[in-house]
Amino acid sequence: MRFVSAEQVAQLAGVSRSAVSRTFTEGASVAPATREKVLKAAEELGYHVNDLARGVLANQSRLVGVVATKPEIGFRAHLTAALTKALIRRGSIPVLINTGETEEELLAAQKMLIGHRAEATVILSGSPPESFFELAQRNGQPLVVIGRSEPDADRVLAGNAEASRDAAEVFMTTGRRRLAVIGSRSATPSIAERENAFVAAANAAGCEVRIAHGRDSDYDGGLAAARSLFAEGEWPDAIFCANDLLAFGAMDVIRQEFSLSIPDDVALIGFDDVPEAAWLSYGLTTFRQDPAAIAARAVMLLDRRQQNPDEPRACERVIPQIVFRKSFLHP
Amino acid sequence: MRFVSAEQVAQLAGVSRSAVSRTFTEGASVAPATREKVLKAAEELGYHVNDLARGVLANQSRLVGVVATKPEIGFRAHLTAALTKALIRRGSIPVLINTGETEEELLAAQKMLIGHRAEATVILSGSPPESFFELAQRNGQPLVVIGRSEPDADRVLAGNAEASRDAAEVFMTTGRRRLAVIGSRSATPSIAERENAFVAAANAAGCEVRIAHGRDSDYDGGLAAARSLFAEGEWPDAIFCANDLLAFGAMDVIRQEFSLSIPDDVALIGFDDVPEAAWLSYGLTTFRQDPAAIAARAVMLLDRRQQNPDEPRACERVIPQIVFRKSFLHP
DNA sequence: ACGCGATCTGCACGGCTGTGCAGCAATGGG
DNA sequence: CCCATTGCTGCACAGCCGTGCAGATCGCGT
Repeated sequence: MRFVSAEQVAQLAGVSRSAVSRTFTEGASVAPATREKVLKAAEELGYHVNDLARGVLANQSRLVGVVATKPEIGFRAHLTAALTKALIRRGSIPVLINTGETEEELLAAQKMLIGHRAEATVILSGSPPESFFELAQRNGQPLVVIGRSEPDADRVLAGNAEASRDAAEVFMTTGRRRLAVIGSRSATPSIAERENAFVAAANAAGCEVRIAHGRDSDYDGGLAAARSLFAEGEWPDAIFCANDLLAFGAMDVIRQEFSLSIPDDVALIGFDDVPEAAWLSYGLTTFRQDPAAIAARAVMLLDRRQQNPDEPRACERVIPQIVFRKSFLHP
Repeated sequence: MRFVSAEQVAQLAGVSRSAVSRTFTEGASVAPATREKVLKAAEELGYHVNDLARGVLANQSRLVGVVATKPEIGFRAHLTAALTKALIRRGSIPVLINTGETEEELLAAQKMLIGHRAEATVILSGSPPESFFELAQRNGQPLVVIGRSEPDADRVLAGNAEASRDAAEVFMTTGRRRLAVIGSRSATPSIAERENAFVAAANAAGCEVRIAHGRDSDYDGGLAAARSLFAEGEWPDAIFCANDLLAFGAMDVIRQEFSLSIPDDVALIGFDDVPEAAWLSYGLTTFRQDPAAIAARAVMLLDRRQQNPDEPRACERVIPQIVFRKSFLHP
């Protein structure tokens, strides 16, 4: 037999199986002496409670799904790491659903989570189909969504609009008028929101904004978008990039392919403050998002939801702070 | 009742619970008509097999632990992502144990895995204490270790020594004689192996190697190591960096703080080929490791171990290929 | 029409745990 | 010294599933 059962521990300790069970159940009533005997026997045999059987009874396990596409890229990597760490610290078991592009894989993974009676699911990114939310709803799976406004779930949102407005404003106060924004064609809601808010704020102040899109919101996307911006028309003197990776691509094109100077010819502001933003080659001014803070909020929502399942949906906001570096000096 | 049980499905379909069970059990014998009825009823009620109960019987779940420290950094991020994706595709449930520095957290997480009857554990990095291996052994948990030579577990190893020898050789064939290597004081076995093999190969060819260490094997470590190399003594004309992040830090110091030219004054070779190595600002010559290939080997070892639990420990090798870029041109 | 084989179905059991309930010992107070 | 109360313990049951085994059904050949 590979695993030790409570029965065997009970036998060795000379008590009933119930006593063993109670020893390992929080808040159960066991005499200290009995508890001691049980713990000793358990230690000797290498016993661990069978969480599966425990879960069958409680109809719940401690699994928490973490759904993300491309969890190795940019800010998402840091968010994923922070979240899994926070979950482990909470005593949960983070299951990383690294969903490829296909919808079936995601659905299959979701079924596994439900089959294992996962406690909740946190969605970091990607655009799950409607059926995903429906299935979760139907099985009473609490959902926490980060970075998009899903009314049927608890959510953690960054102040994308506010920050993007600030970016437009700070560009204009320093006399930059030839504005541009870089986003992507496969934009997540966050990326799109940043782009739109920046354009809206600039327009409201009577300033046109050129718009360029990469295919994805990554370095290659930044390369392509910057090339299209500088290939024709009047060069912008200030660019807001919807995330840092796009900014890195843009900076490399601006400096290496068009031999322009940053920030003299062109100023840039990014978003996220991934560690690379502080690298000497970049020195990117950007809006800092703290992954640990976001993860903490998500876990807090989880806790709250578990305590009061019928409370109305909550929404936590985290406000990004601008960090000035060489790509756009403090005014 | 939040969850639907097989009993309810059986009732709706007008069959026994056994029939339901058999419908969802691979290889069980059910009449097509019955199966159809069951599937229809299950669909209507939104039934999913309770994997917990199933696991109790089989004494095994489909959880696979993935242990990593700092899974958001560098190559490890890509490896983690590739591994989780491969595991999901296999039908397993990847549990990301993002262990902080503390040993207790790791042990607690391991106990949870054992409590949930996880199928196996894959160790990506970090140096688990001896008790970790002991506990796994004792509970019959198959272990797959990536990137270190643990004799008590199946393992996937990169050809660190061979590649590092190649690096030394290719430097010397192009006439570079003032060699240096950058590693770190908190080196993983892989990092240390690369450093040692490089030094050994150069020494064997009668060439001295200056050695510099950062605190960690990351960008900041590269900065510090390069500063110490160039602050005094004769400047090296070729540096082998134990991973790409170290190389990026070194390149930035060399160019920005010492105004030297790469590769004219100093050539660099890195290790891993993370995407940043191809960025225009770096263009780092490096040894390519394919995270998907490594993940595939790990999963293969898992499969094999599950089929023949008593087979001797296996070791898979993946050979890194050098990719030439601007930091050291093809000879 | 009948017998036989094959296929499927239902029953009952086993796997491991948490917990209500009743009983037991111990303890303290009168 | 006796009784009430308290605090533990053990029994038995519930929770959901997979599967061996015996019985039922069905098809088919003669």
